[in-house]
Amino acid sequence: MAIRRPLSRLELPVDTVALARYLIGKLVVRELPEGLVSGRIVETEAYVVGDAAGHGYRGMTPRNRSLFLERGHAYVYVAYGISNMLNVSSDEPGVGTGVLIRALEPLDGIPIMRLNRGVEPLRDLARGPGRLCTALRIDRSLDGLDLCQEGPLWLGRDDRDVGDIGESIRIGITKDADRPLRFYLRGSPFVSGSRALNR
DNA sequence: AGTGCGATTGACT
DNA sequence: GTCAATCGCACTA
Repeated sequence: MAIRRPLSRLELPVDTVALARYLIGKLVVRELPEGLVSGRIVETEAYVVGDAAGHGYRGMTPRNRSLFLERGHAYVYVAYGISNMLNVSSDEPGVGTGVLIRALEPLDGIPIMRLNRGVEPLRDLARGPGRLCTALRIDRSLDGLDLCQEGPLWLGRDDRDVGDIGESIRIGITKDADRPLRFYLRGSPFVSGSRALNR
């Protein structure tokens, strides 16, 4: 069962890799006019200091400025002109690092997610960073939002035990591609990525 | 003002 | 498994 209060910023680890692990098993909660939609985070990636694959690597720009907010804020951007991506900023103000949320296990509002996605299978509703944003109707209008506060989008807690967390290289990047900065709930059918990465 | 990308997805062999 | 669509934005000049 979900606990209806956002995570406190104070409990978020002040380290990008630690936060990426910490967020596995937590909830992304979206409040829509039709109702509440939520999912349990089953896959994340860390984009750390000095990481050539990170959007903050070359400093602040109009697009990535939310990445430089204090940890626990949303950085939403559009990839490939098509897919929205949800990140959680992960450090002190002025440091451009974050955690990409890559997949959710659908919990609340599953019929709404099906409508938003236009597909039926539960497994396909939020498996992938772009798909989860479609399912939860997350776009750039939510960029910069504080995720540790009640509102249209926030991070919550689930009372189930978190299972075994696996790690692998990150998906879809070319720079700094060999670092083990992807984390996933081992055995979850809601995780994206190939069989080889999810072993 | 022009150019060249992608932290992806869905369709197709 | 392969592959192209698609466009915001960073970068160069």
